[in-house]
This record gives sequence, C-alpha cells and structure tokens, in this order.
Amino acid sequence: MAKKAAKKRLVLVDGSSYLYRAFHAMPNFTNSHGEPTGAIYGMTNMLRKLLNDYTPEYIVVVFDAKGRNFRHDLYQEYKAHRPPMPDELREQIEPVHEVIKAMGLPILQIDGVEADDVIGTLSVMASKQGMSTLISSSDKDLTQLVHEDVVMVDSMSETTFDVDGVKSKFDVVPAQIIDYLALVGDTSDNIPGIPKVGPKTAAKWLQTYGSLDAIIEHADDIKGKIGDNLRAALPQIPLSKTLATIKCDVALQQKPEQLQRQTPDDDRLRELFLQYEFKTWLADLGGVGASANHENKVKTNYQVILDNKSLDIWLKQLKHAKLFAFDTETTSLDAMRAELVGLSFCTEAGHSAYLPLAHRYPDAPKQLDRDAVLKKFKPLLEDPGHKKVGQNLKYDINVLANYDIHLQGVAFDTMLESYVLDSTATRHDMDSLSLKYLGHKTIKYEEVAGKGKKQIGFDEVALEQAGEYAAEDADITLRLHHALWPRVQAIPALSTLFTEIELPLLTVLARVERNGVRVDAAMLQQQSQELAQRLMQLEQEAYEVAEQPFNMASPKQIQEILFTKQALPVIKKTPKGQPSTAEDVLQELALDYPLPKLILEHRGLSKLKSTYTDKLPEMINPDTGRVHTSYHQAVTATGRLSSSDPNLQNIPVRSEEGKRIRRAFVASPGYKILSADYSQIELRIMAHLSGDQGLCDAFAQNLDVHRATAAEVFGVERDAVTDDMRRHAKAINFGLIYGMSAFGLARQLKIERAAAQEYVDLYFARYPGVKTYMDNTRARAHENGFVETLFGRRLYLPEINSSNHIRRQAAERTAINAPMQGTAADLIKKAMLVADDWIQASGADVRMVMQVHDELVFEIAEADLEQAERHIRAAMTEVATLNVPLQVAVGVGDNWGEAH
DNA sequence: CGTCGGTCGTAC
DNA sequence: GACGTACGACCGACGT
Repeated sequence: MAKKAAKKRLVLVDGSSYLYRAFHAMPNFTNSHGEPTGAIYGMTNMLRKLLNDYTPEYIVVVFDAKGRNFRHDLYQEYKAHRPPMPDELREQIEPVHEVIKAMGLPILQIDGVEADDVIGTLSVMASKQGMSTLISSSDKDLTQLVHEDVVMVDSMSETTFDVDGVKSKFDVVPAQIIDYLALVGDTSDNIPGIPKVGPKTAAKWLQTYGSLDAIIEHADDIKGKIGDNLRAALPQIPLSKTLATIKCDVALQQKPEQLQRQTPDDDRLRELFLQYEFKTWLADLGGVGASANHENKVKTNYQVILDNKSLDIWLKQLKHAKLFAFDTETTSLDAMRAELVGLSFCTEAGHSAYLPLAHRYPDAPKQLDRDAVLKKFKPLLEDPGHKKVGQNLKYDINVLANYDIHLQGVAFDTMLESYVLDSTATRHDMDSLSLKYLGHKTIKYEEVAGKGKKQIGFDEVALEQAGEYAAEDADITLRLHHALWPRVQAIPALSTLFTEIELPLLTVLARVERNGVRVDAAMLQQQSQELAQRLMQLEQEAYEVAEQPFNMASPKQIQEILFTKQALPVIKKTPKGQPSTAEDVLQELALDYPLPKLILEHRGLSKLKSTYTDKLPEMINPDTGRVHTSYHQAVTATGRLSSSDPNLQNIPVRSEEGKRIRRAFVASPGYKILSADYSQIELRIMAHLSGDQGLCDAFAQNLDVHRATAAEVFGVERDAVTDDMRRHAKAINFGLIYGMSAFGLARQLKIERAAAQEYVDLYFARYPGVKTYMDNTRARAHENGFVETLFGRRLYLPEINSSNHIRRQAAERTAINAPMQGTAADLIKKAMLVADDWIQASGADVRMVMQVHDELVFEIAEADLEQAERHIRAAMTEVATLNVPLQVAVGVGDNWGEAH
C-alpha cells in the first residue's frame, strides 16, 4: 500500500513566555549553593514533557530580543509598567539556554523583535512549505496565528488551541483575535484597549459586526457609557491594533527545515543537572553510574605527605597493594618540558595521598627532597610486578622519563578503558568520566590553578588545595578503573583489544613522542621568507584587479569582492546560505576570471607558511633539537591515532612546495630516514572483509588495483586501460571506502549523475561480494547499533536508526567506512608493537619517529639499515594473515621527502 | 582581551 | 544532503 508521507511538523516554543511562567509558578527553588533553580526546573520540565509528547524533528525555542524592539518605538508606554526582571530570574537565563542547547534544541533570539514575531514568521514560512506548525506558548496573543495548519498548545495548563479551541475559549475565530486584543487591551503589556470592554463585550461586538473596522463604522450605534468609551478611544485603536499584531515578516536567516532537533549532549546535561541538583533527571540520563552517587558514597581520607615517616608508611602500603593508582602533577602540559611538582597515589577507594615535591610560593611548607624521594620510588615504579593504573599514563611515563625513571607495571589506563568501551564519547578525560561513571563532580584544574591570564603553575598552588586536587585524581582514577574494567571484561573482544593492542601501545607511543623527529629549522625559515615574498606579490596583483586592498585571508571579504563588487556567478552556497569561496568554487571561477586564481594561490601558500614553515621551527624543543608531537590514543571514533602540537599527520605531500616541507624532516648524521607504508591497505581490508573473489584475486596477483577495477568496470583488457579510466576507477574505489553516493562520485569526477550511477552499478555487478558485504554491514549496523573492526573494536552509531534521513545516511556511511578505517588502524598499531619489540630486544640503533595512519617512519643508523628494513617490513606484512597479502612500500633517504 | 563557531585546507 | 577520519589557522562576533 502506498503510504503518503505524514506532513512535516515544526514545533515553535515560546521560550520567553514559559520562562516567566516557570519563574512565577515554581517555588523559590535553589540548589545547595543557594543558586536559584526554579525557572530552570520549570522550563526544563516543560521541554521534557513537550519532547516526550510530540517527539518533534523540527523544533526551535524562541526568546525575546534583549532590550527595546519596534513596539517600544511605536508606543513609548509599551510594557512601561512592567517591573524590572528580578535578579533571581535574570541569573537563570543563561543556565536555561545552556540546558536547551544540551538537550539538542536550536535557540533563536532575533534583535529588535519579540519571540511572538519570530514564531509568527516561522509559522507562515512553514505553512508555505507545506509543513504544519505546533506553537507551544502560554501567551494567548499567539492564538491569532492559529489556522488549520497551525495549532497552539499551552504545555503548562495542557490546553490545545486549534481553530475550534480558540472559538470555544474566546468566542471569536482566530482571525478576529487581533481585533479582540485591541478592544480588550493588555494590562501587562500596557496596551490600552477600550475602558470597560472585556472579553465578553469584545466577543459580542465581534460576533455582531464581524471585525474591528466594522465596529468602528458602527461606533455611533452603540449605546450607553460603554458606547461613549468606544467613541472616546477611537483615535488610539489603530495603535492598539498594531501593537497586538504579531509581525509575520521578520527577516530570518533560518528556514524551518534547518531547525532540526540535534542529538542531546548527555555529558553536558549530566553536568548541568548535577550542578542544579535535578536528581531524578540525572538518574533518567542513565548516567551509567548516576545513582552510584548516593549509594556508594565513599568516605575519603586524603593525606599530604611532608615527612619521611609518612612517606615510608605509604611506600610500604604501595608495595603491598595488588594495584595502585598513580598520578603526577607538573608545571606543563607538554610532558617533555614538564617539571615534576608532586606525586599522588591511591591504594583503595578513598584512601589516597599527595606527595608534594616542588611547590614554591611564599611560606610554602618545607617538602621532602625531590631527588631523594625519586630515588626511593624508582625501584617500585620500575618494577613490572607492581601493577599501576593511571589516567593517560603516556603523559606520566614521559614526565618520569625526564627524571630517568622508566615506568613499568603499566596494567591499566582508565582513559583507554573508556575509549575501547565507547570510542564515540566526546571526551575521555577524568572529569567527564567521573561524572559519567561515578556521578561525582571532581575538582577542576582551573579551580585550583585558575585559567587564562590568571593561571599559575601547579608549583604555586597552595598545598591544601593541591593536596585535595591531586589526591582526588588518584582516588578517582582507581574508582574509575573499578567501574570501567568489569564493563570492558564483559565484552571479551574489547578486553583483548585493550590488553593486546591499546595498553601496550601506550608505552610505544610514549617512546615515539620522546624520540621526536629532527627538523631542519633553517631550511623551513628560508622557505618562509620565499613564501612571504611571493605572497606580497600576489596581494599587490589582487588589489590591482579588485581596484582596492582587501584581506585575502578573509572568506567574508573575498565573498564581498567577488560576488558583490565583481558580480561573479555564485556556484555554491555555504550551509549558512552565503556564497561559498571554497577551493573547488574558485577553481571553476579561475577558468574565466583572474582574481579567483590569485586568491587560490595566495590561500595555498599562506596556509603552507602559517601552518608549517612558520610553525614547525617554533615547535622544535631546544633541548633535543627535535619536534616531539603528541599522539592521542583516545580521540578518533574509528581507532586511528591523531597527532597534535604539531600535527605531523597532515604535512603536505602533493604539491611541490609541500614536498619541500617534508625534506626538512631529516636524519641525524650517520642515520637515514626509512619510511614504510602499507599500499592500498583499506582496499585490501575491503577485499578481506567482503571476501569478494575478483578483488581478492586482483590483490593475490599483485595487480595495480585501480587498473584492474577500470578493466572490469569499463569492460576492456587491463593493458587497454587509459589514464582517464584508471583515474575514474580510483575515484570509485575511494568512494566505496567512504560510503560515497553516485551523486558524490559524479561531483568528484565532474560527470553526469546517471553516468556515475552506471559506474557504481557496473562495479557492484563485477564485484558482487563487495555489494553483499556493504548491505550486510548496513543491516548489522541497524540491528546492533554498532559496527566492529576485524579485531572487535566497536563504533557505536546512535543515529543509524534516526528518523532524519540525512543523519541516518551519514551514520550509514560511517558504518561502511569505520570497519575498514578501523581495521587498518588496528593493523598498524599491532605492527608498531611488533616493530618496537624487535627494536627493544635487538638493541639495534633504530628509532620509530612517526606514524601517519598507514605509514611508519624510522630513523636508523646506517649500519643497521639492512636488518631494520627486513624486520620492519616483516612486522608490517606479517602482522595478520588476511585473505589477501599485505604489501609494504619502503623508501630510504636522508630526509622524509627522499624516503617517501 | 579571551572564547567560540564557522569556514577553509592539509593529511590518510 | 550528497565522501569517511582527524588538527589547526584565520576571521569575526560576542562577552568580560
């Protein structure tokens, strides 16, 4: 049966009216800190109910603009008698906005108009587009907007006003509401109305005469005192009417279909509800451990160790503990430069201590000598038999390494536990985890050390606060481990992933970071200078063409010059509706006009300069003469690493100028750079996972896979494949990995959509195993709500069953891509472990210096080059046995550019 | 003067 | 809307 799609419905929430209502209706709630919370509670409650009752897909919460609006300009007395907003309400506005945002609801507040006007405008726009509207407000004025497609509900009194509802409530039809309001007036808005005319009289007149204009015409017919009042008020009726009329033509950027409900940020909601102490809702959030908050409240006993006697007692406890949590406090986020300020430990929940070693501020208590303490601790920290748990231990490993302590016994890391459990969680930092799994709000670093300009080093933090903060860190780490580890163990594949890949990798990554990579600063600075000259030239030329100077780095100014001043054709718009100045747009315009070409070249070069040739020399550690990036092990949803400070995973490679940057990554004298990268790793994984015969055969025969694909899709012999055919086949192959549609492929190749669709159909006909695999993957994703890699790493897809088809399709693309990208990440991680094992065991003079997703880069003493290459290649190709061989391309040179 | 969202561009 | 995963520079609006 053909089912007609239900009309889309837009829900418009009158935030301002509810806020006032909530404030006045709720008792003066406060949380335990005395912050008022009544309006936040009332408002949130109303919204939760609304979402529950209507499950809207399109929704927006609208607020009045701050300050004056056009009605004040029309009528000085508008809202003149309204008392100023009480402070208790004012304080709650920002929190209310925060809660709404966290709930995933868009907010609108438009200058110069009230919420009513925005709501009116949107309801008209929605009707024009065939959408129905549900207005949620407690303000009766809005009933003027009601018609057959627009319904208003008052969520607080639970009344619905459709056309009949308005009639029965006011005895007039919605179209008469404006006239009705003009007659009756409104004391709260200070709209005058006719004296002595109330709801009854107004309705009676409107029923008799039909409209306000008709009433005015017949003003002389109305008898008695009330008739006199009407005639006396005649001059001000038009004003009353204007004031009562909701403006339905406000200039709005947002279109109804853009006002989509987003996925709620549960972590943020948890934080807010905890702050305002909305306990029942906190529990509703499922807060994996929200209820634990009350039941398992742990009695804490935090100690600051200042004397040798306490130190020895603690050392003894640590030696006897099966597992202890441990954390370092330092002066810097950069582990390589961080100075150790203190250590904290925890042996059982609630029992933890801070050992300050280098706090220096006026009147700081005398602390134990750092070197002496470290000497005492070294055996414990370096003993693999003494198991440790930490939060992001890679950092602590590197800090301790600064003091020649080589941490062993790394048994667990809570950040990685959280990551393998759910890689899509936005944050895996301790504060978030504590809130999520323990329902406990931790002391934030900023609370003890300040932030921004006022931030001080941890060594300047008073011991009382530092002790509470640091001891809590160790305590929470241990408690988090107790909460997380059983969850990891409950899924055996994740347990293996954790123990066999992520945890051991942590140590390897610490080493790679510490190794760093040698960068030739002078070479980059030279390049910067040359780039600066060329940029100047380009700017001068552009100013001449544009006949005015402008900022070539500002998309906004470019847009102004190109599309307004020079009236170039608009090819594409940004999601916000502005003409796009993106690369492909300018490429196209550059064919016909001079300015876009100049802008393109300028953009490319200034990017290179600011991001790479200027920045990299600054990032060289003066002590080592090398660049030490940070690899992040718990950031990406798919299992890849990411790199920052600097990001070494997006150093240019395609352009000639870009390659020059890679040549500045050099080997030390007597050493060579060796780069080993997997060829076609993701396509090989696709062949393996899908088991497609044709694709597996192509790899088994070691064919050029893009050429082989071209031969299949275009139906020619492999040696008859042209460059163009191969290029198209390559785009298809990449598109498949990314879950690309025919539309996307068409855009990429600049061909007709039908032609692209034909390619895709042909591909799937030639490689039916791939087709089946993709269908199955999608189906499994819908069924399970997650997909997994070859090694069981999971990626959750909360939007895979979304009613919003755009988001659902995006989730489906991720479902296709993640197993391939993620399996590739698993493989190279395993290869890193094997390679590192060999390096450590053999004592060869080899350093692993970079990982770039499918590439490993090493710095190798010339004498060890040959055996290193052999072992590295073996580590990478033999890391797993798939249905297809893994192939690695190795290059050697004096720098990364040469080796690649 | 800092923060934040939007846009753009680099990598795999 | 239409190609997945990242990091970061820059701009410009906004708030302190």
